[in-house]
Amino acid sequence: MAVTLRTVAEAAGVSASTASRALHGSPLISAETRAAVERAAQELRYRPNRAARSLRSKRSQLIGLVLNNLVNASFHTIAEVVQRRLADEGYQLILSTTDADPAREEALLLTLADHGVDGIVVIGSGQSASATNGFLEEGVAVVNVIRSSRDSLAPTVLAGDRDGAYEATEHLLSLGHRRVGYIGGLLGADSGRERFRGYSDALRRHGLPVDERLVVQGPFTQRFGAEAVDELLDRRTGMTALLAANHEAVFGILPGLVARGMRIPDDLSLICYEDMPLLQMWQPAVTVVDTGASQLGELAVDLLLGQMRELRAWEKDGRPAGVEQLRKLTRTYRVGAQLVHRGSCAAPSTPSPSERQR
Amino acid sequence: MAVTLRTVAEAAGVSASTASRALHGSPLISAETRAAVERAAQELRYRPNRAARSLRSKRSQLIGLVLNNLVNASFHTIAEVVQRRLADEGYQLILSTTDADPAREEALLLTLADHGVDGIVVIGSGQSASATNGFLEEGVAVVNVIRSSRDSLAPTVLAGDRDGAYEATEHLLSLGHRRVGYIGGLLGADSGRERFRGYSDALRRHGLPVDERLVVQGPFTQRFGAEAVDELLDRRTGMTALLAANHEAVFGILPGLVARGMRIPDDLSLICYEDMPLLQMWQPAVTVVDTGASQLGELAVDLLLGQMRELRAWEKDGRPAGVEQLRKLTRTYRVGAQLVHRGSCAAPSTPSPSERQR
DNA sequence: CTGTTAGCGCATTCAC
DNA sequence: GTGAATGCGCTAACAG
Repeated sequence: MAVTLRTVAEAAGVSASTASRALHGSPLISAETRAAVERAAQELRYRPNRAARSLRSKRSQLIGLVLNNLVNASFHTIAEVVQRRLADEGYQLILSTTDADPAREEALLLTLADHGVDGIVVIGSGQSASATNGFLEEGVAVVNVIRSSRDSLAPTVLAGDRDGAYEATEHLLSLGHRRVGYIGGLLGADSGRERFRGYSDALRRHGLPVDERLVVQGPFTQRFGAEAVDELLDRRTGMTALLAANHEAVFGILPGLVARGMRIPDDLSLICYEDMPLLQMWQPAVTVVDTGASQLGELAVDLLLGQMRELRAWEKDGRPAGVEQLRKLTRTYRVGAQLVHRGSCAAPSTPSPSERQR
Repeated sequence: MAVTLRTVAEAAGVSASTASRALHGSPLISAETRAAVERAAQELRYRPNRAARSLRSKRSQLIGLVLNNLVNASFHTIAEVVQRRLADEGYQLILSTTDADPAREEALLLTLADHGVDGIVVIGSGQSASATNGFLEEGVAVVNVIRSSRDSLAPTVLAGDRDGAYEATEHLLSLGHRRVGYIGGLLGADSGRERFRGYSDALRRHGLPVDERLVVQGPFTQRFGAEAVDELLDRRTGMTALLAANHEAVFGILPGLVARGMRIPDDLSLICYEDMPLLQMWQPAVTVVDTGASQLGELAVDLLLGQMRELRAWEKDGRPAGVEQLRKLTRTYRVGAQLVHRGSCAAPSTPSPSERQR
């Protein structure tokens, strides 16, 4: 704390501004002065005070990351990737969780603004477009991830949910299954809606109707998963395959299936959404739709860094960052889902006579 | 950004200093002025600039959390708990990962200092005592978690590793097992050392020697776990129970056991360290030593907040925060481990004749 | 190329 | 009780 820019400047026998310029690699500095200043800084172990710099230059080297929680594998994977990449670029990450509560999200965004973050990555409710657009207008970079936001001007990185579910369903159908069950999230969530669409599209493509008796949708909880399995099995629909498109529910679905004595893949073929160690190690290992959490995080960071450069350039040009200008940023990116084949899928066994009558 | 304390002051018809005092609940302010200022602040949606406040008052409302990664369940659980608790107290969390690299840890601590954090929670290498002690001397609160640090003056929150391993081993012995295998971390790590000690102590207590053929220690990786299982099984030691005390290795141990056709608990009783969904859902569900990640996080936050109050008080008194003063903080806390009984332990089956001959 | 001058927004002396 | 003055540490005009 004791050694400030001034200390360094005095040690090097120059003024504070010269020292500042030298340390920032300004071109209008003689080689000798620069060397002298750098040496002084080194010797004194000078560390610039970020608060002061932030106050003066409106640049905090802080990036906010807003997400629901860290339990979900996709979320903590993204958090880790984003953190690492940003640290390499000299930014620190302020991480905060919202529990998917829009009110907390809103409050959080304000707090992040208070701290003068240079950018934010939001895995949000999709309801804070006005808040995040406010950031952009203030020159703060914004990237939405996983959940889109209707009126947001910021770029959005989404998973390939429709295609992933389509491909998974298609795979099951191509194995010969005709009664494919679906356990998913509520249609209020992007992922819930898109994955269900992928499922429906694939069925339709094969000339099959969407049988609502084969479909259960509910909240992102383990409990729902357990209930959904019972529900589906109790309905006696002749289901021979299941697409578990609700990640949290998987924790209820897997034990539910075991409890009901379902053998995988003999009695039921299974594909789960979002990969995690549990699914790799399950017996048999579960075929999954990998949504590419790491890639989502990487792309989000790339977009954020690019946007920060862009915003800085605009600012320099003195151009007003009006809405028309900001619209140039508005774009949706997709990280394609990947079907990872493991051991939980097989051709359906010959239906029993009673089933054949359907 | 436009509305500053000055704006509020003018709107309320007072000076900036009065506004500042009013907003901070200073006692020397008339009720009317306070009301007027508060109303103005409300109406103008005034948000204090943290950078300015930090620069002036040496208080950033930022707390640093340093840990290896977010993949490990204990780590991301702690991160989530710490984040939530601190957010409730008005602090934001700067999260950063080190990959257990002491050099990165060192650099990180400096960067956190640059940002003027009010406190740090370190799940570290134990090698940065001088750095963290430096924080304390500057009035920045420090709490070590999970890993102790020889010369650190800061309080440390540790898991009950010796006792947890002791209890687990004791449980296996009390079931009648005499050949209890052990797969653990390297002795360089606190947890590796302590858990092994618990294992040894329990054996000794039962008058059994530590048979090094039953013990494998290695790095915290999935790969090591897989190799360790093969190693142990190839040695044909007559092992009837196994304590898997290396969390990361569990991801290799479980599939390894399946691959070798070991039936749990018939052929082998198993206890794993650090609970996670995978172990709850494994077939059979695995008995574990729960290290209490949430509780570790909670306690760390409690200690951090308490320490911050204390440091502030000392500062006010103008007492020098010398080493003798700081030593009052130095104390080790333990969060007791919890043995969670599930279905992976049973009495050993009657040994085969060949085994009996040993 | 370099030094001088001015704040960024806030909290805290010191006066009254 | 309140206002005026000061400076936290730094960067960015503005002059030379």
